[in-house]
Amino acid sequence: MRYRIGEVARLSDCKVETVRFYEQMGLLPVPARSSGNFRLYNESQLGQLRFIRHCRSLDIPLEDIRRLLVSQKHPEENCADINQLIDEQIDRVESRMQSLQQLRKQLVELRSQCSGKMPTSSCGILQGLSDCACHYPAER
Amino acid sequence: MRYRIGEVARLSDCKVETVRFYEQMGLLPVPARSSGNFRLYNESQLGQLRFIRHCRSLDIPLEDIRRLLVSQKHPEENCADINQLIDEQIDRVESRMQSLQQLRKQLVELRSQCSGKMPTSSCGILQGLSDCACHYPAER
DNA sequence: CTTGACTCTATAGTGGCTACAGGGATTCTA
DNA sequence: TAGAATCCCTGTAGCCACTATAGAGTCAAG
Repeated sequence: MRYRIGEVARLSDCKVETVRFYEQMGLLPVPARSSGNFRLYNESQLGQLRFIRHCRSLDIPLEDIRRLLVSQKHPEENCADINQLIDEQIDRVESRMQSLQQLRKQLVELRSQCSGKMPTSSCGILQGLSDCACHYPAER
Repeated sequence: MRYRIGEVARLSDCKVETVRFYEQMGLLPVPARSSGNFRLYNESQLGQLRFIRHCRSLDIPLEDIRRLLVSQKHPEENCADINQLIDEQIDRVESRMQSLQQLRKQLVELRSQCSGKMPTSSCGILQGLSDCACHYPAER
């Protein structure tokens, strides 16, 4: 069974352009071509594309996906690297969560400075944003 | 008092290239020039740059910052738009927090599938990533 | 007079796609 | 069998907010 690009895109929940992009990035093998020069994919290539999409849904960067694909091709090797890669991804996600937490706090604090019914000249939000005291505490 | 670009960059905690970039984006007024063609900034321009950096530290997009700068130039107008802009930013941050929460859960679940001491052929993580069951529940 | 720190412009790269433009292939309908 | 609709092709440029580089010029200190 062979699929054309639109079909693999649909079956792996991404756009046609994205499939071509992955090929260009070397994440997908160069596919066979039909007589009319259309890309033709088999089950294994569809599987690989789905693997990539699954990784991307976990926000794993393309470089890391590349490493995972290499690991997959070496079944006898130890999988410690894979575990480490996922641990690092979890760390990245947690650290982003922390910054967002902090960010939210600052934004809510800023928001509380104004009721929204002022002329901009006395808007607490604009004043808060102009004030460098909270952003650069060392400066005054 | 006039500052050269390196100084305003230092005083507003960003890189020299970033200052030039903001100028190019029209977020900073075109500065005066010295006889040797160096950019020269005054206090007010430094203030505006700090305002921008403060907004960026809250992850407010440049387009929104542009709107805030315009509002600042119209002190008599009502500040409802500014409040709405911040509310939208809070919404964006909260929705990103939620996706990260979800992401973390999935990654931790995936991580639990392997001890890290297997050959890659039986690594639970690789198997989990190859499995489309969790990512495309509708498909089987 | 040279060194070194600073600045200038212009251009390209980052990540992960997305969106054209301008054509060819295939398939469906009349 | 003609024409239309839908797919597909390559190549290039755009998105965001910078960052980095090349190759040159400016300026103050020693």
